[in-house]
Amino acid sequence: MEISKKKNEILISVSLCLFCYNESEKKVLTVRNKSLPFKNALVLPNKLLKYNQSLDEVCTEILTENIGNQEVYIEQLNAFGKLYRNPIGRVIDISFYGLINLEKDNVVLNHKNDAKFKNIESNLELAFDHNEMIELALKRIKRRMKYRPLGKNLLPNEFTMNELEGLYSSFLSKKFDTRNFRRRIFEMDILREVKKVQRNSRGRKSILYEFDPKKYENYSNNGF
Amino acid sequence: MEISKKKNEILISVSLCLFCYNESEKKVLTVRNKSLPFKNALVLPNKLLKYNQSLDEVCTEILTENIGNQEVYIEQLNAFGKLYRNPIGRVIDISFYGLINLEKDNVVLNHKNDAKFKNIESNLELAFDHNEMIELALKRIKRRMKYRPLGKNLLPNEFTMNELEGLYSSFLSKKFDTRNFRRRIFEMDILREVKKVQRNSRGRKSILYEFDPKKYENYSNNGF
DNA sequence: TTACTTATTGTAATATTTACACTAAATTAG
DNA sequence: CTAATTTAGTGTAAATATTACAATAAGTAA
Repeated sequence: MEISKKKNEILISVSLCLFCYNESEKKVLTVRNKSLPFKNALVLPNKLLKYNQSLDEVCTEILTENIGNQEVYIEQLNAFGKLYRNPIGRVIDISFYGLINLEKDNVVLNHKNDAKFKNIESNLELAFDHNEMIELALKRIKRRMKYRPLGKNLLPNEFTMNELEGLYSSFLSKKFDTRNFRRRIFEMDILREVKKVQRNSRGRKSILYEFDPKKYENYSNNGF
Repeated sequence: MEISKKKNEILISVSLCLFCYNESEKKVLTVRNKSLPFKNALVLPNKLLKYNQSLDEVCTEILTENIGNQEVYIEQLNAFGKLYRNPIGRVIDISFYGLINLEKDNVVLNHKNDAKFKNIESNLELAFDHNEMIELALKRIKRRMKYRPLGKNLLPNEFTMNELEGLYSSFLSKKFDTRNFRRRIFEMDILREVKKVQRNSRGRKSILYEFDPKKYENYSNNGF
């Protein structure tokens, strides 16, 4: 991020909290910051907004640049505008969050930016106010999950009920009763059995499900 | 709002959806736009952000300028950044919403700006994307009401149960069953009887309540 | 004192949420 | 090949929350 030398020009940056759920852990995309301030610090991927660019377009750029795919579910999070959040100039950040699945979405991490998905629990320390952003994004997701379905963007196309439960459990930081969880999901009627079964190294085979796109969409737009 | 002549400078404006609840109606503060574009059109109060100004500070300015009081409950709403939302220059708007009570908060409307609270239902037509802002703000408030208490900012310090029900009814666009409504409110235990009774021209006297500040605060921060 | 207005109150039916533990189906080690 | 182990899958009863519903209390005005 290059801070303009024009005096008294407020700049706008866009930052992205991109989450995935992988190996039963929730992770967020971080990159190595390439310019001042906080050069080389760990940060959320971000870019300055250009004059002729919409907010969505910057998001697309950020995505393309860091994971090689721009077709990602994102939502606006918040504007962060504290006076000295960027110590060498006035930069208002408009943050977004996104949800992604590493395989389904063909993620190719940009090694030049040191782009990596990092476990969120593991005392992640980011520069700027980027920790705040993650915290707020997780809160939002948590709240959203209570009245809209979640999973389509984070899980592979086909998944087991246990995987879905694990995802909910992880993002809501709460253990579910398996039977009650399944009942609730089934009652929504958003899953279709893919009929095939899968094995998980050993133990009983599990049923693979996929989301019914129309029903999922409907709940996603209108809530439960 | 003066659009800078410096080419390619993105400007930031802050707009405020300030709501009140008066005469059993929800209303929003509008002003007459003083500069291009949309000169003289009806708009939400708004200002350009200055280099050394925090977002909160612009909000304070907007409030002071239009209602003569800055001590108002506000929340950030959204960043509106469509390319041509302002036809004569690139302006990103960071919008806020606020809730106020006309008497309690000593509102003095600035006549120079033609500041007025207008009924929301009455086909209000605002310039820019300001109608969108109001719509989004009302949606947010509606959602928030479901897990946080509402009323302290909109009602006078002392109010009847009917007034509280009317407020909820108005903002949630839904009639309540009086008995169920009262039960739910009492179960939260956020009201204190002010003991005094009031008359409403005729009919039985009603009990005046006030919010228990600590309990209200607690629910307001942590939800039900 | 009667007619009218407004505020207040309780109970039963229904729906939702929670708590709780065993059986089924597969693998692996002896 | 059989017993032990692992993982997936399933039902019911109790508790709680939500909804539906109408009469009484307390005041005013004629």
